[in-house]
Amino acid sequence: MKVTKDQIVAAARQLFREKGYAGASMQDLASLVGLRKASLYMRFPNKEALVPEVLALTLRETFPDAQLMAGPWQVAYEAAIGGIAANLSTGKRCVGLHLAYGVGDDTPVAKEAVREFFQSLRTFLSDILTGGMPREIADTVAADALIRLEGATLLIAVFDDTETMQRTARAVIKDATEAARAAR
Amino acid sequence: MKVTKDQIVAAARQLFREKGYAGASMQDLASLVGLRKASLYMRFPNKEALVPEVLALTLRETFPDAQLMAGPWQVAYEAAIGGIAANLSTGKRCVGLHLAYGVGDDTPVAKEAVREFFQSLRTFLSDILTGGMPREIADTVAADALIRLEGATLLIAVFDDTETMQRTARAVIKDATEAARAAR
DNA sequence: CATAAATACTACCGATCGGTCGTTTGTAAA
DNA sequence: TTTACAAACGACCGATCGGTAGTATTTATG
Repeated sequence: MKVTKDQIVAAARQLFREKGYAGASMQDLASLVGLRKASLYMRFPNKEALVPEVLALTLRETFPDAQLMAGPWQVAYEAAIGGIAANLSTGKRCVGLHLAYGVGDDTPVAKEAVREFFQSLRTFLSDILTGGMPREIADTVAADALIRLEGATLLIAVFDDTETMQRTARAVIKDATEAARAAR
Repeated sequence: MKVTKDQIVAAARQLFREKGYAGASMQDLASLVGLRKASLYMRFPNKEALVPEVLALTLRETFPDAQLMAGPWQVAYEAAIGGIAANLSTGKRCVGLHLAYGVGDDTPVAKEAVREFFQSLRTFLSDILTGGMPREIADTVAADALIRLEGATLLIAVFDDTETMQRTARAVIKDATEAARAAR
């Protein structure tokens, strides 16, 4: 087993990120990992099965240690936002967003995986924020942070503008501290 | 000529919005407008040529009258943001964002059209904001507004959450007024 | 080294992709 | 009614799509 499953999933993520679900072909993936197309079906029953794996890997990488939530919420939140922003900046796009836009009702497994992915992101951020504000406010602050970071990938994709992502990361952190102060 | 060019472009926009550039086929488009695939090539030289037309139509629809910029900038800005938010809410997704993520270097005409589309949106918003703040600040406020509205489409696509879009529209308008007050 | 199980391979399937061909049809001017 | 032109058509092209069948090759185990 020269090529590991994680290598294939990581390559699939790159393709989904750059070309979307429909635009990325199994042949592309095979070439990228140095295998033949048929060999991919040893590890994955079909193309759609790649999506949950890709998103699970991304989630795992984005939050390397959930231990961070032990400390003060401000530190945890700053680390979480920074992690997401860094991930989006290095990848230049968000796989989740590309898949969210790209998968339809004909791929229900993929669609559900996308839901779970963003639901996880939301609740992860919201859980941190509850350390400094009531749940209801935390939910909206988390959602706002998420969509701003995701939206910032647009300017990276179109104008190669990475500055806005950094500014956005700082802005959402500031918003959180202000929301906490207002809720106190 | 029973089917007008604008009808085809509008149908193409719907397909690009829902399925992306790679996911939307000329056969889909033909079926949607009630023509045969070959007939589409009477009006458009190839698939890529649809992209500039789609984005131009969207831009035209988003800002029906540039006359709005004549009045006070707050009114114009609120109308502009409201127009964008309404457009994104009814379409459930942003064609521009889907295309920005979807088109690659193999379709340079489409890629350039996407650039121009978002550049137009940016400068349009920024131009309005210069009525109440210096250009430099207006640019960042406009960019921030744009990415927040675009990012809000994610929650519509994934969770069918239209509430966040409305909240975001109000938030970016408030941000603009505060930026103007701070710059005064 | 022999053997059995993974793993990767070649070759192929029907379907669909973007796009082109020559032909038929609708329509408006003469 | 004839003529002429654009619009729509059916049929087809090579390429690629996701996926499968059967075979060769590697790898771990005895």
